[in-house]
Amino acid sequence: MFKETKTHEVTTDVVIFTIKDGKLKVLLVKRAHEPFKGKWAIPGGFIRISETIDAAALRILKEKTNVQNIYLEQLYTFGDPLRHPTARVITCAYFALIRSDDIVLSFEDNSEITEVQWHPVYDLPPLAFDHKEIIEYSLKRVRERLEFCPIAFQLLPEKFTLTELQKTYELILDKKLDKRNFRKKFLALSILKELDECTKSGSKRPARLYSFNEITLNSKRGHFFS
Amino acid sequence: MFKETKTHEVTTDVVIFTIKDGKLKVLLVKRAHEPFKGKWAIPGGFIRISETIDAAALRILKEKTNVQNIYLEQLYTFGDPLRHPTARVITCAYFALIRSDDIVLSFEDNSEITEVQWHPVYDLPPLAFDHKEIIEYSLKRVRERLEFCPIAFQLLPEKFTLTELQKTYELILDKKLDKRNFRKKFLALSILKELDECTKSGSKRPARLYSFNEITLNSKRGHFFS
DNA sequence: GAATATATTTGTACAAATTACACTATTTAA
DNA sequence: TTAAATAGTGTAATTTGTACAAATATATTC
Repeated sequence: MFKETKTHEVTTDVVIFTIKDGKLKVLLVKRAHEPFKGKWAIPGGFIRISETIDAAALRILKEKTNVQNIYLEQLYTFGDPLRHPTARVITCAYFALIRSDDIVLSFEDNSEITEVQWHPVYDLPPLAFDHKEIIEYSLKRVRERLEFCPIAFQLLPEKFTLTELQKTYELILDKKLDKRNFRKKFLALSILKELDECTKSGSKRPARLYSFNEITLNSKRGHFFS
Repeated sequence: MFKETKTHEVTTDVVIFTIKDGKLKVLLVKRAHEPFKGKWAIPGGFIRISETIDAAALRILKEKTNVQNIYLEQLYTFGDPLRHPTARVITCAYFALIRSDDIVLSFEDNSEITEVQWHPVYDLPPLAFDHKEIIEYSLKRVRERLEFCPIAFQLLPEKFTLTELQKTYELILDKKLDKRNFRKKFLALSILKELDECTKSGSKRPARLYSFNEITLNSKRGHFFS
């Protein structure tokens, strides 16, 4: 298909998850050029020649969201020669979990992109390349992680209620959980720090606020939720 | 470090596990050239321009072992610019599990390699590049897989005893398991087919032979062993 | 062929984790 | 003060995991 003298291009694409408006969403960019001009895609870009792959993924993330210090994990490397219509592009995909509050989406005026937007992960527009497959694979991985690691905290504000925490799990797992069992299990893990504060009159009865206790986490193993 | 005009090279390296002489081993090749001339390394090679990454990994595997149709899974992509002393080489690592009986190790006389050999994974020689890290990461992944998937069967002959199955788990997890609990758990999973045969006079009491029942597997979920 | 050595096979009691399930408490708004 | 909405709580049944010891079948040896 390609001449053997042609070289691979290597990119990284980052599936960025957040919870916004009560929905699990991913960040998509609208492509300014062919191929797939006008189609939505996961943000991505070429890996620079002296840059680690992790650094490239972080750079992509920062360009679009201005956030750093967030949960970022290498997902899988997609390299079907047919995934790009005109070149051999191998992409090392990552996923990230971020809090979307106080984030201003942006893109440099490099005319690669005409729009940046959050899209509900369960209701995606048609996507460029194999990006639908990459998002589906990410979601699967996030669910796997959720069972073992407290990554849900990456999506929540510093102080949160148990109901908010449960909602986060329900959105990612896409199923209802039992309130009493959820609370019992989390409190038994003792990775939550009960604060002296409550939500100020959101509506109805105020809820206790908790924060994530990183200290006890390291000694914890085993399942979170399935 | 590198000029931006320089291009990435993309390889795949395959960590091939087997059980041999009662030990968990990995396949290593001795490098014929610099860098790391004379050092042991994981078998690997460049991904061809019109080849999927999976196909490249399979090709590497077949070149060295002549086996096909085995368990092969993408592990992780290692891309530190410093991992190769003279070039920017991104490698997409895989791991494979194979039965080592009736396998003849081989290498084409391309003078890239001077030897191919199985090495105990818990007693490795000094390795080229970041290959030690890659093997450690593989082992971690195999252990994770072992908890959920019946991949141990990939290392066993078609017919095996429960003791052999347990030994396989113990070698990979590097710890002793309780015999009665191991059997109870596996038999409860009903992914084993009890055969009418026994081991013919290995020594002492003959053991019942079992085979792996693929049919019931698909309906199974959850933990295997931890 | 009897005794011995070696590996196979089997069950039970206890602890821990998971699941199912319904009512009371506190606040705001009418 | 009443109604509506969300927060918060406990127990019993089931399942799963863990710890642990004796009997059985064959080969070898005396």
